Amino acid sequence: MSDKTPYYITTAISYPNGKPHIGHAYELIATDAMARFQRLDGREVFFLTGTDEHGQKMQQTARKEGISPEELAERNSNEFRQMGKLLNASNDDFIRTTEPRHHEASQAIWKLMADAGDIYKDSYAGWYSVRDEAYYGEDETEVRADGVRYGPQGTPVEWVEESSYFFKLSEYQDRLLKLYEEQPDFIGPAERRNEIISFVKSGLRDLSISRTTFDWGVKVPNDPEHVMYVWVDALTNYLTATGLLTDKNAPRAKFWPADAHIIGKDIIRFHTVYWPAFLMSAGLPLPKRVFAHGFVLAKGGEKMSKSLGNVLDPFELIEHFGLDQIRYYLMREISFGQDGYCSEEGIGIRINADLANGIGNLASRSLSMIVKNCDGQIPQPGELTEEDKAMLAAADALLAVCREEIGKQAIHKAVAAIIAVVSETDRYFASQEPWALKKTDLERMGTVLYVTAEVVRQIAILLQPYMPQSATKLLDLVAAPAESRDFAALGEAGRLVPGTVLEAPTPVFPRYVAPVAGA
RNA sequence: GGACCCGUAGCUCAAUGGUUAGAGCCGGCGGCUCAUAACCGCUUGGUUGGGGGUUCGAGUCCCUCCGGGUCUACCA
Repeated sequence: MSDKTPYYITTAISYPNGKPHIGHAYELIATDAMARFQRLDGREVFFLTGTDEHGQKMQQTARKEGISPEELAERNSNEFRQMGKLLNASNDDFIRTTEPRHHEASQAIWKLMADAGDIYKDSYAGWYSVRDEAYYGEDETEVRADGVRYGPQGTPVEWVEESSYFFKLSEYQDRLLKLYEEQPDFIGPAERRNEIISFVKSGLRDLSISRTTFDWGVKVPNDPEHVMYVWVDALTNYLTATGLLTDKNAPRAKFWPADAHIIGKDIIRFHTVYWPAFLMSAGLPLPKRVFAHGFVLAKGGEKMSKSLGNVLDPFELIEHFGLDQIRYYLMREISFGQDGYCSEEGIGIRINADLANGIGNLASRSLSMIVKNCDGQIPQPGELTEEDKAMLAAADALLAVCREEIGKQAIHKAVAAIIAVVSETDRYFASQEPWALKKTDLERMGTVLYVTAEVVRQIAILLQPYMPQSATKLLDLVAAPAESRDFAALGEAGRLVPGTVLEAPTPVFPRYVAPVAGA
């Protein structure tokens, strides 16, 4: 059944210390696909992405480049924003943590946590390396023969005590464990949940949540010497964008709590331990689900790195293969929630098999027969055979399957289910041999072509979340009315109307031919 | 160093502890001609990373080794 409640989905906000890479693109595409799915399914969606611009590292990088942190943040944040446009991301807002609305919201949640008695001031002490600008645990350091204590990077460290605010994370251990137990879907995929549970069970320490060693951050209320620990500020972005913290009646306040935070597996702890604890402290509802995707690795399972020379740049891939092809590949090839491999070879193979030879060719072979043999109009189907009915039933059943899979963030499974129907339709088409019926039974031929075109229509509607532009072209080919392209038009409700005029189809997914080496 | 995850066909992935470990792609053979050299049918391919153990029975559970990855709380 279709669910009409508001739907709020987020990506993690990106740290714009460098340029966007394929991991950022992957997360944004996946989240975009899920947001588009819910919109097409009739829900009011709020889809948020943005940049996390504070922290010592940004300040350092800016200094190195001889510019202000503001300039660095502005410049790099724009690169992420442009990447979103290039990827055709449908985010409804793009948040920057340097914006005034975010400073206000972060201070508001800080006050709520302070009012709850969960924030106290103490001092943090540890071995500090000036050169590394980092604290190290005693066990990470060693006193060498020269009598000087060194850190793990081989730089000298000194004992430093810094005043800091702390959050009473230790008091939330039981409540967090109860959360994981009572809301088993809070953390996905399930393997991650076990990791987090064992981590929390091992004991939680209070968390230092302010810094005085740099000032590029959100100021702590009533104590401007301190800036907030970047994660306090970063996580709050999800609330900032709803406006809830500063105005309970804000137009987007209804979207909280978020339905899904989509993040990388490297930051799951922050989202499934700190974030719910902060929200509990502030007396706010918790997000319904945090889902951690895997990493996009190079062929062979190696991490992409400049030194290995195996880095794939999303901008170049899109230039080379096309946007929807890359969107499709990443959503289909990689099991969402696990690490996956990405290679140019794999992209070429996959898009030819599924897109050019699959859905593209299916549309082409069926629609061109209609144009050539049915006066360019969608034919009137005759009585349906069992085969026809089974074919339509397979297409009609897809929405339920996709809802089920997307509901679990199993994007690859939803896509695979759609493509499986493409294959089934090819088999149906081949077995019915409409080209032979052309000479023997025109009405029967028309019925077969009608059924096939109708399946193409439904597949095109269902592919929209993953390949918005290409799916639109497919829907144009079958002359689907502009107002009947959402999921409500799937199944019996939106069947193709006989007599509708079709244009001669043009290829939507060209075959990919690899450039000749050395050419 | 510690904790955790992963390793199944050339590639991407499946297999509540239960027949002979499956599917798609790639490759090979045949068919067809509506279609984008596409499509359909058949088909090659496996010591489930190595070794040991528990069990009537292990891809699955345990130990160990190898390889890859994540976290390790103050880089974000």
